[in-house]
Amino acid sequence: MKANSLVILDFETTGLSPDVGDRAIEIGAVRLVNGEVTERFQELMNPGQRVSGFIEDYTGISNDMLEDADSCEVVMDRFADFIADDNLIAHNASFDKRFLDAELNRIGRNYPGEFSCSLLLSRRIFQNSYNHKLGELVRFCNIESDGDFHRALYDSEMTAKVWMAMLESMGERYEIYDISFDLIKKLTKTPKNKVNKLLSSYNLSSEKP
DNA sequence: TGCCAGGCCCTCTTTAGGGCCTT
Repeated sequence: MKANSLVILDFETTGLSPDVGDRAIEIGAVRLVNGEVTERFQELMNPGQRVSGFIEDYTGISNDMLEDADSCEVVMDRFADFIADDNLIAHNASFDKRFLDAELNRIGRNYPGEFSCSLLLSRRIFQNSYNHKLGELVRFCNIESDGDFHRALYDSEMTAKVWMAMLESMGERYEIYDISFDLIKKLTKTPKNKVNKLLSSYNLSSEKP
């Protein structure tokens, strides 16, 4: 696993759950290495079923656009190669993890990395945000945006920017500049009212640059 | 045909219910 290399991903899908037959229709992702985007991945995929009018409106992805796209199996095989052995991040990761696992399971592929969730982290680091939807966090962080949400690459790019803003905020507030994936995992399992104590104690026990 | 999830998190909690997030 490469040091400080993360894949931040986002799925557009036919619905909310692969358990009831929903499939992926688009995957977008960026690779962050030491805080910089070094690679991007975006592909539509044909789910083998028509998508609802709601999803066409919600994502802007039409049935016509999916007609000539490669199948989920073909696209997800390429995406598994892209992920390699990096750790993974998504906004509300439990959603994207379910689809990633379901689609990769169909083609007998897997990934060795671990997931972390920008939604769970934002609830702890940006406790003053009005809510923790991706769009609201982008506004909260004063991140430049053209508002084209609900497309996979765009949302993964925005999630990456919010992610970096959270790390910067932790650095500024607690003087923690070497934030490991393990610390993030621990943070996202810490009750909100104990985050300050955890980060303060971590700061005292860690070496500063 | 009709219907559709699930993990997190708070609280008027833990023998539960409902809002938040994701499409």
